[in-house]
Amino acid sequence: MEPRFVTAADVARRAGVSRSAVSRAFTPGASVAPETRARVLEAAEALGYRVNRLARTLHRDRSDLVGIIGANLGNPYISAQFDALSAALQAEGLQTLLVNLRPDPRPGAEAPDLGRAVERLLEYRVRTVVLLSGAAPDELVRLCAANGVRMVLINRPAPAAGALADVIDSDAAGGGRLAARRLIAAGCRQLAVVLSESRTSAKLARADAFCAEAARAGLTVRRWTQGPNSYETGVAAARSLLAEGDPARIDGIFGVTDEIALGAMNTARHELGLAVPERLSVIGFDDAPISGWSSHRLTTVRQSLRALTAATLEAILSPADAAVSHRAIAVDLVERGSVAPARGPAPT
Amino acid sequence: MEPRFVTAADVARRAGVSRSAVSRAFTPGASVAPETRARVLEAAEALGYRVNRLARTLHRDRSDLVGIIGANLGNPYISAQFDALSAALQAEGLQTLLVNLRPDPRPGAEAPDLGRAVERLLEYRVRTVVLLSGAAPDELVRLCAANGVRMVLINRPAPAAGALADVIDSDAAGGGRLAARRLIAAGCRQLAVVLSESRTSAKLARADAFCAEAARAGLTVRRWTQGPNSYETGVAAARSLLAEGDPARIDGIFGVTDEIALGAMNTARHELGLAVPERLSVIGFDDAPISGWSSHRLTTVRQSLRALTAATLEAILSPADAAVSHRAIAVDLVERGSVAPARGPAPT
DNA sequence: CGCGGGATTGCACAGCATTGCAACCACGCG
DNA sequence: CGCGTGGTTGCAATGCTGTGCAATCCCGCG
Repeated sequence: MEPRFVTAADVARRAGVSRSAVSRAFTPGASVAPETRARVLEAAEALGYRVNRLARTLHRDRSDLVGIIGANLGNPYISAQFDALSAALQAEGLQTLLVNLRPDPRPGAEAPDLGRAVERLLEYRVRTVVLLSGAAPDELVRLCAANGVRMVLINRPAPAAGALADVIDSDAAGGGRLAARRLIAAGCRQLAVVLSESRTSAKLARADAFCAEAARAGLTVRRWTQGPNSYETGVAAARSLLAEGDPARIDGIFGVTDEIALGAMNTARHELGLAVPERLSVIGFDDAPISGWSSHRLTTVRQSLRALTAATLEAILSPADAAVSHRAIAVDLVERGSVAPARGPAPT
Repeated sequence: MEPRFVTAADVARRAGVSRSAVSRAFTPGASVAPETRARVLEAAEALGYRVNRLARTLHRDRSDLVGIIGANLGNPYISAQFDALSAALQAEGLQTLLVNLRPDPRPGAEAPDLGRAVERLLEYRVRTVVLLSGAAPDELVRLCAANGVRMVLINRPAPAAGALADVIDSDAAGGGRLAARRLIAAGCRQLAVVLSESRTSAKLARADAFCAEAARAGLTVRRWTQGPNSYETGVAAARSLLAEGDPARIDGIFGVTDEIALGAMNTARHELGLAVPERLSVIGFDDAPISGWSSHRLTTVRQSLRALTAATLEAILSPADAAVSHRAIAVDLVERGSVAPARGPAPT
């Protein structure tokens, strides 16, 4: 005896009404006599019936499913972002369907690619696809559009003009400039920027703006690019950049991500014995929760999680025929203890 | 003109075949002529068709959806656990449907409760419900069972005997003992355990075993219980337990969670100026990735994420009629730098 | 050339819920 | 007492795919 899901027909039988009546009893505003509805609800309760949303979705023009494509969900900032977003969706009555782009560690397994991830989500008829990771080729955006699904890109490269995708970007260039000015004000003269190899333009833009601003002050920046967006990348960068006998004598590091910056800072402090911020200043980007911990006190460029989540939700909830939007999230610098005090006024 | 999802009928029309043929072309092992299948696939490709899994699920006895109920997804250990689990599910062709138990911060909003979360997932006809957070009342387990859905409980209180729920538990009692022995071996005499208010028996069991083992050595343990499972809880505990003039002069703290332990350790070190491990030893539970960072080097009881994920996956994949199982995950102590060196042999 | 048999294919129904439409009920008013 | 009206309710079609069953086709063999 295998228990099956209870169906509306079961409830109808038990309540002595038609299947339609059951359906209406669960549809707010439908025309049902109060006592009929009560009888139906009672039967449903007794049987443990709930509406099958999958079947219901066959009728509705949009499902309640929001597909989220992410990777690196263990990352301190990304996990916080994902947590906030999924909670917000839920509060709106939407459901989170996750595709994790994390590579399968088993030998012989192929890495999940973005194209397949999107197709997967389309198979589930999601109403929106949110991209937290990876860069969407225009072709994928078009694929979604062809199925009436909007894409929401968070800190991702913008797609071709006219593509059906909402873009949400924190001010990467502004943040990069903020970081550069702050390090320069601290008196740093030998700057380095550490970034991961991923193609995401947001991180590139942060680094580029940092370099450009440094150039305006007559400084050149050592650019260290390697590996994924991870703590270990910061560790490796610090080891390589700050190796003993390094002629450059780097005194200011900008990590395009808090996790990278923390890896670099911790390695400098605890492994290489360099005082932060006296000998070396470090600045990050994101303001992940752990950056404020007293073990780190990382000065960083904050992109407000609240604002980011609110903008994302707004994009997801916008009507299907709304024009494509572009939302910018302001950033600001949160001063903690990883950068030397500013000497004199900040450069303009 | 609103683009709709492409259906099998559209493809059939274009390929000049019946709808059944389309269905079969997408069903491995079905009886279709090779060139028919080719024609169908070509038409599908041109139209951007993919099978509607929602409709397909109406037929199949089990869906590909696995519901995960979690909270505190920003937590360093939980996020890593969730990341690993969702990636593993995906590699098996299953899809993750998340319910986030995190309370809605907006005023007037009600906290999402576990019962509603389970009902939500049943509405989507998930094949399994995985509980990463919260304690499942027997009644909920029964509700799932009535709908033919198994529950998988991870480090959650075991339900009533005979309930249709697989249980996966790391050895909380063993871990608690391990922690106590190690602190005692380090010469600590004034012990404290810090735990959150949540009812989850796993954390209680860790604390209880710790206290029992300490009692065997003739020591009593100060028990500090307050707030959620968070960094701030550890901070508050340290401030209160280690306040100046505290007559007990606590010299060993066990945090039932790495995040709690880190909060306590950081506060002792950086805010209260107490040397760890010279003046105070701290030990955690989980072995979250950040615990190994050089800024922390927290000695902790490890529950292997790999083993935990593998056991969870095994439970999810077990056939619907399999007997209920109980899987235990071994724990071990990972020595880092937050506990003073052991003096002499460890107590038995 | 007729027939048996395997491979294909279409029909129709199943699976679950929603909804337009029409039937139906009771009731009040002229 | 007849009829209009508003509220209920059931029928049947719809949305989309999977699949048992029977019809069909083609091929080879006697």
